[in-house]
Amino acid sequence: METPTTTPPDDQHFEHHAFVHTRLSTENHRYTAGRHRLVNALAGSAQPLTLPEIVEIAPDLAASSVYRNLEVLERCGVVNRITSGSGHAHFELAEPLLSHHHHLVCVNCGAIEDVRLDDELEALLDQNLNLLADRASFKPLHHSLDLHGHCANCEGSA
Amino acid sequence: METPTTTPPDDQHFEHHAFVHTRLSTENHRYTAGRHRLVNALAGSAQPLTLPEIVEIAPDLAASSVYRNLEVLERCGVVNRITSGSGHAHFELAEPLLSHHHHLVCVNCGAIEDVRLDDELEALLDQNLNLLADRASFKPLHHSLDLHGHCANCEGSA
DNA sequence: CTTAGTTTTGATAATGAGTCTCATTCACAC
DNA sequence: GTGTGAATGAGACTCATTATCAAAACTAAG
Repeated sequence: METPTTTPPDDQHFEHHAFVHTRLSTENHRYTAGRHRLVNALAGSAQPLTLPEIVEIAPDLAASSVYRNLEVLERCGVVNRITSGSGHAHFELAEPLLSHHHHLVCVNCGAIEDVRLDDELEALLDQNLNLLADRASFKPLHHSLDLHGHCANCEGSA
Repeated sequence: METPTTTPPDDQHFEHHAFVHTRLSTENHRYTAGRHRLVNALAGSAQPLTLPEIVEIAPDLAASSVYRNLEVLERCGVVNRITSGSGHAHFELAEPLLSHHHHLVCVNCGAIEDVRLDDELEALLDQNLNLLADRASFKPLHHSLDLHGHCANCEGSA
């Protein structure tokens, strides 16, 4: 019997998996191999990924299953969906797994880059948003702050 | 009694129309009756509207034309598209016609409400975002700040 | 007023991202 | 092992949005 190999390519980002596992189990979902690989794909990318990109990275995943699992993971607070309006939605790991950040969204090619705001400003913003929400009896879950414009690549050919 | 609720059918929001007209003409587009009525529908609503809502308000407009004209108006900077991810997109007049604001987006029913941030905070935010954009050689057009959560209506039935 | 050249319209067809279905497979408890 | 319910995957299906295209409307001369 072979001994378990030292670094199975699957156990990258293992610090995430414990978290995902508990999040899933509290909703009576299983952390299957496919979901594991999906989380790895997202964790391994610097930018939010579209479905075709996910499937390219992990070709053994069926598109329909990926869509279904992204939905499950989104409901469990593990994944965020970013809808740029045209074309595919982008998916990334949610806040506890990825530190809070915002996006530069290219209106031309759809590319998305992550950026982080100053903590102080972020706190101020949150405070103000919570105030606004409260006035409207709105129960906030999270906010999304996206800057739309032309990325460095597309600026030349604008 | 000259009540504010009596509605001159077509020439409400007339202050908008001059602006829209110039925006359209500079791109060699005409400000037709249908586009006029579309702008009136958007201007007459407190919230961003979906396509079915627009057609309900202005039933004489053909859906295909409304879609096409929303696209034209969006390209001319007259209309903003808000994509909540599921179901229909929402449309509203863009910044010069509607003062800068943000959205409370209900993740359950999709309802969207407008909210405004403190001017000072908004200026600070803009300044910081421009800095971030500059660092990434990103040419910003506008930003969108949406608070996602449960609206007052849906909170009860959560 | 007519004509010629555009643009717009609207009914309908086409697209395509995302969801649903369902038979099969898998994971876990006993 | 066996049973129970969840997960999978291939494909069918939805439906919001776009594209098509012939007909209509507007515009600017002549």
